[in-house]
Amino acid sequence: MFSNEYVQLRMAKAEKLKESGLNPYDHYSKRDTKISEFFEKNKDISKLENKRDESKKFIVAGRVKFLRLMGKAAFFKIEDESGILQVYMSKNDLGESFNLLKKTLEVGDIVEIKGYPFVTKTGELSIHADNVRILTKAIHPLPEKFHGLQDIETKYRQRYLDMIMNKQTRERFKLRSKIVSLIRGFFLNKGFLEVETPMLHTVVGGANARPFMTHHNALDIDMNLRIAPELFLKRLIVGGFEAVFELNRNFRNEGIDHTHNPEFTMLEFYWAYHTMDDLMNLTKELFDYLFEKLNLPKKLQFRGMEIDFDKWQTITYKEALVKIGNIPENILENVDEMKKYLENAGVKIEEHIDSKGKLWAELFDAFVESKLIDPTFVTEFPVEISPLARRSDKNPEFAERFELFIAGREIANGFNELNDPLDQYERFKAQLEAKAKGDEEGMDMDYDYIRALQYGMPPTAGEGIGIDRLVMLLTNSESIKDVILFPTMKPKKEIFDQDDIK
RNA sequence: GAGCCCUUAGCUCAACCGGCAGAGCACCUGACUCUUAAUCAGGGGGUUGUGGGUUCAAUUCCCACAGGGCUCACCA
Repeated sequence: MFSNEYVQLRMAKAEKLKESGLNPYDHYSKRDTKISEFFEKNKDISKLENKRDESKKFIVAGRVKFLRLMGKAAFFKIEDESGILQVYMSKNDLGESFNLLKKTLEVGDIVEIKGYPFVTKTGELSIHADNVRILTKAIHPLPEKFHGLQDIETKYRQRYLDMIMNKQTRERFKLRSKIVSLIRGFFLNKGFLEVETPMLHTVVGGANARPFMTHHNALDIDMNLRIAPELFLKRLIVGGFEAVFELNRNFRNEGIDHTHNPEFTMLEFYWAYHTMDDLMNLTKELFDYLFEKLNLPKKLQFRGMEIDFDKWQTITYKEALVKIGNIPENILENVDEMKKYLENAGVKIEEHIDSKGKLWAELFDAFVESKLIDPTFVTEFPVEISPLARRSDKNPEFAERFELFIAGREIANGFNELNDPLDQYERFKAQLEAKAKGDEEGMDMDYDYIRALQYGMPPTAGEGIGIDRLVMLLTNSESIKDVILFPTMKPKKEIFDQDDIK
């Protein structure tokens, strides 16, 4: 673990500090100024006659990023969360301490500087050190200073290193944090109540996906990590809460690729006495709010596409198939002809896909989804693929449901909630039948949920928004791993080291 | 799940048709009191992802495995 040649050399330097009575892992820092504050407070130093103010003292701290040692003086740059600052130190000012620093200070170390502001000959506002303390000795060398860390795998596996080396990474995750807190604020302002429902479930439901299974020892029961919070949130509506949201993790035991991580963040919100039209308006309002607060251009660049967030559209599922997917309208009522059409296009169809609605969904995925670039609400979903949505009064084949597509991807999914307990019972039964036919993503029968609906759920509309994908969109990120701090990775075998067992 | 590609020093990358594994940064020694990827002189550092195979000879060709990336399929 510590056998690397460079680590050994740096450990020897830490030892040298100890021998001089200095703790290479000292805890107490007297930092009184962030680097951004240092720049703010000293921006006028260059106007002074000798370009320095020895009467002002600041204590700053940060990680050494560049180091230029000369015979009796040195320049180095330290970086804290707020910025990067050049330090000048000389033997004149530091005496013997300078010699020790020359032998022990390295790029990567965390240091504390006490000094005064001055401007160098080349015009850079810097700090002139009276005192330099190594607070934390880094014994692992950093990647190369010019090219930085390039290896994609290392960026994901050692995010801390990615963060040390790449400011864009730090900025991207700060932006994610800001987006999440803006969304929270938006819903709280609208009177929604933030709640936390279980992540350990005993019934699989709320979405169509394969769950992670686990076991509770004391109760001796199998449990699954939730694939969605939906059914619990709607129980809260039954209980009398009229507007709730939950913004947290879901877990799905499925493939990993650049848009899927086994754990991902989902916003779900439920709004009693409102309709899906209210949801669509609210969604648009949320996007406008985010664009305004984040100061983003309404014509957003994403993966080579330009998305116009002033051009929101609404289209029905059937219209989308015909007008955007260019599918002949006359085959849309004929299961066999749709199957033939899909097979001719090379789409393989699983056996449990045997109804008009499910085939529409296959056609939609194959021919429509990727073409929906500007924000588009698709409405009038087939009822078979919408097991929790209210059936349309006008046409019982359709559910009162919409999905929002942006940049060829589903971003949100919402509907008027099904609150007829009998209809819900039948829909669950259809899920069980699909599961029996081999659909591994079918829901379980949730008896308690049916019971809850028997008590009466007021007319309610609910929606889910995938936060990771939203953040990808707003940060122009290619991979979901770029917006998740610690993405799921297959563990890498660490090389066995004899020293570790001694 | 399928196809294609990648893995060489701590990091970023070379190595032509199979012929002694190199460079820059970093590191070590020395010089240097205003440098900006500091500079100058010298030096050390490698089981080429792992395991097999072909060959006089393999970073290079073949096979398997591991990890990663991209594309397609499925899912959000």
